[in-house]
Amino acid sequence: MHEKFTKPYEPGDTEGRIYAAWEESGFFNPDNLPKRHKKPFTIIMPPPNANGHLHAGHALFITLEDIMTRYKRMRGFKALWVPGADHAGFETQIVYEKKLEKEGRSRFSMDSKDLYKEIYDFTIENKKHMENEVKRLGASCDWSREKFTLDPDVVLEVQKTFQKMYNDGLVFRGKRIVNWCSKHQTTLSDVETIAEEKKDPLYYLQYGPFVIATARPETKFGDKYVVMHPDDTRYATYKHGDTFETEWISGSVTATIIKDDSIDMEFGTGVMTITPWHDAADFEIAKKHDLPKEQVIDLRGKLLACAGEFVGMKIRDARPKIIEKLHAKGLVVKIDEAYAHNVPCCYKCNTPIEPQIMDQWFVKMENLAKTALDAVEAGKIKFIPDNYEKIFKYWMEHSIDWNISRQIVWGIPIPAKICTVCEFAFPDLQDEATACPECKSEVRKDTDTFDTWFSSGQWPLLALGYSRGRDYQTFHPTDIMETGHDLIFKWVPRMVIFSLYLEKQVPFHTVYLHGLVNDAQGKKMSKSKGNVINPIDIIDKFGTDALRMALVIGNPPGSDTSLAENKIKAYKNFANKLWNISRFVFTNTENIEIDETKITADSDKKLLQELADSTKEVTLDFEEYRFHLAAEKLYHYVWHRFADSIIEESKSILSSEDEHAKQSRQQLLICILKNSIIMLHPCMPFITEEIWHHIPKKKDAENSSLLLVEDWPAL
RNA sequence: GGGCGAUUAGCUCAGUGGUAGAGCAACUCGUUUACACCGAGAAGGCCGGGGGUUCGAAUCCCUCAUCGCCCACCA
Repeated sequence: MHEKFTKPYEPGDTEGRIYAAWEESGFFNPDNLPKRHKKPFTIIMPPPNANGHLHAGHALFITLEDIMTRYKRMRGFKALWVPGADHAGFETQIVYEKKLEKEGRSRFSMDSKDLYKEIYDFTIENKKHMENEVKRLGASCDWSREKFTLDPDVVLEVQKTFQKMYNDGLVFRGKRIVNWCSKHQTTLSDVETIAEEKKDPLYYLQYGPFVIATARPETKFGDKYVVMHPDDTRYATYKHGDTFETEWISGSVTATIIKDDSIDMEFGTGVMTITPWHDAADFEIAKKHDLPKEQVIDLRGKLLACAGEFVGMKIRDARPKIIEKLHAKGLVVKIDEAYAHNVPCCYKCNTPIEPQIMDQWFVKMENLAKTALDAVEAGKIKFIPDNYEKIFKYWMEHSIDWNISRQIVWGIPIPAKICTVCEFAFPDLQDEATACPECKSEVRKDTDTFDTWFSSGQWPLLALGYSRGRDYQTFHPTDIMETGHDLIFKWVPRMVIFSLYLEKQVPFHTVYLHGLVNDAQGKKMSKSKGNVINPIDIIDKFGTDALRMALVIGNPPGSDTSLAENKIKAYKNFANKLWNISRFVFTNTENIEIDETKITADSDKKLLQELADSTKEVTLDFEEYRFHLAAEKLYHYVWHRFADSIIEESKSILSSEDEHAKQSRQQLLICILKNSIIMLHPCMPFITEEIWHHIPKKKDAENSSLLLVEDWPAL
């Protein structure tokens, strides 16, 4: 009897040792796999943000990707899973700003180089913790190929891509209306804003002969254009271009009538004035009719000089005072107190976005999006579950130019120069240019950094070194991009676009999307609700294998799952069950050499056939990415067929005098145990590896004795 | 305003054409060659409502209801 099997299974005693043995074997690196592993299988890990600890969502994706990798490795593939860490630009900067705030400091009073250095140290420290946590989850990724999104080669490649896109006319700098967060003092892309439903008063104001409705009177100081639909019969007597004098907030203005069919005749009075500097829709109208634009609110969210006596006031404070003044002038017609509308806000701090016209770098998306759309329509990329294909396509059909510059220090610098006189901007990777090529004036270095998705979008290429890298030929396109369904917009399309643009290949042929991990009541985990489950605490309590099973079973692709301690405990019990099954089998098969040909009893042959059927079914589930079913079927087979039934009936056979039947049954037990352990390995890598070492091997058993690289059962 | 998804046992969820499943909870009994982190047994569901297709529907189609998520420049 093996000493170890006299005690219950203790994951804490085994997992660290087993992981070390795997790492030492070198088999996480596909170059070290036995020669029979020929066909490549590749997953690039979505790099976790190196700014904190792993959460349940990380645990889920690492589990799923590890299952895929281990399964394919055992099926004889040259399996590569590339780990990574993301500097996570804006996200990390915010985490660090909160830290500064607690210490009574602010980034706005710091030298940018010092700030960068501090965040760098902070990130590197967190990166180490994060990597250790990934290891504790059992990830069989190739650490020798690990990438960090601020590695010097990554930075250089990303900057080169910027230059190439500029040369190809796909990147430009221009004055556009952008999303401005006045708290974080940076622009944001559209996917970095969230629509908050707010109830604000809607003011109906007299504007010459018209009544206009607005929720933002504080932007209206400079409004000189009043817009209505050309087909609106109520205003048929007014002609496009007509002007009139009217009393307004700070005195009399000359207003011009504009007819534009983007106006909704049903809303309010069907008439509005426009504020092109602070409203995207108004901006479009102004652009169409070539109207002037005037800034009313500064980057700190305060009113500018055109606001007259209100100058310098925060918009929130100014609003009631402005209304007061308009009242006094008799210009307020009526007020709808609770007008419900959606206000775009910063997705991190919920500050209402203040649209501003600013010079920023943009990527022209239309043609690039078309290439991604074509690739998906040509069937080059499949989605699991497949309804995400529709969502992806919708997004590609409605893409707008992408603002890639951020006014934060934490990120990859945009390698560009900007003319201090004519504002001409151009890439300068070598940092050589001192004069503007257009007007010969002095240039300044661009201090902005890239949107983190500009680098993350090239992740599969960066991880494999583009077509110039040693791994690219073998492993690109990769097989699966496994990520959260919330990244279907933010990330997935950008990777497709960059790979198609830079290397004319799709980055992956399958996109597997997982859902959210919710709490036991199915509610979203959040720090404020206090229902966050920390995966490392769970591992300490129940073991990694139990956590992994709990995350996988009952969790089909695309849908959210709920994680309860009870559920995890159930799989800890399963691990223990497996342990005790092994104990039973080993104590009853001591000194036996494995030989399946000795399974001769008819009843045993039937059970062997049943095992073969289950194997086939489970294998198909693995092939089709139905890990939730594969794991559940294995669980059920091992516990309720093997333990409850087969082992129970074995007790009498093993104690009988019929040596022939006994021998057949002993071989059967080992055979079932062995196959079960192999098939459970992708889901429960630690305990299966531990048990594997005690399974009798054939005399001619080749190479390593690690289950990690054992062949999957023949079908 | 558009799109997507969900609605199955007390709870959390699987199950996509062939006599309803798991985990947890609750009930009864039981220490026997592993395991009480256990076993045996029983209980629990007109599979959201209605209509249709089919020999047969939780599963496919239509419709309604409720919930959730995503997208969207009605000022």
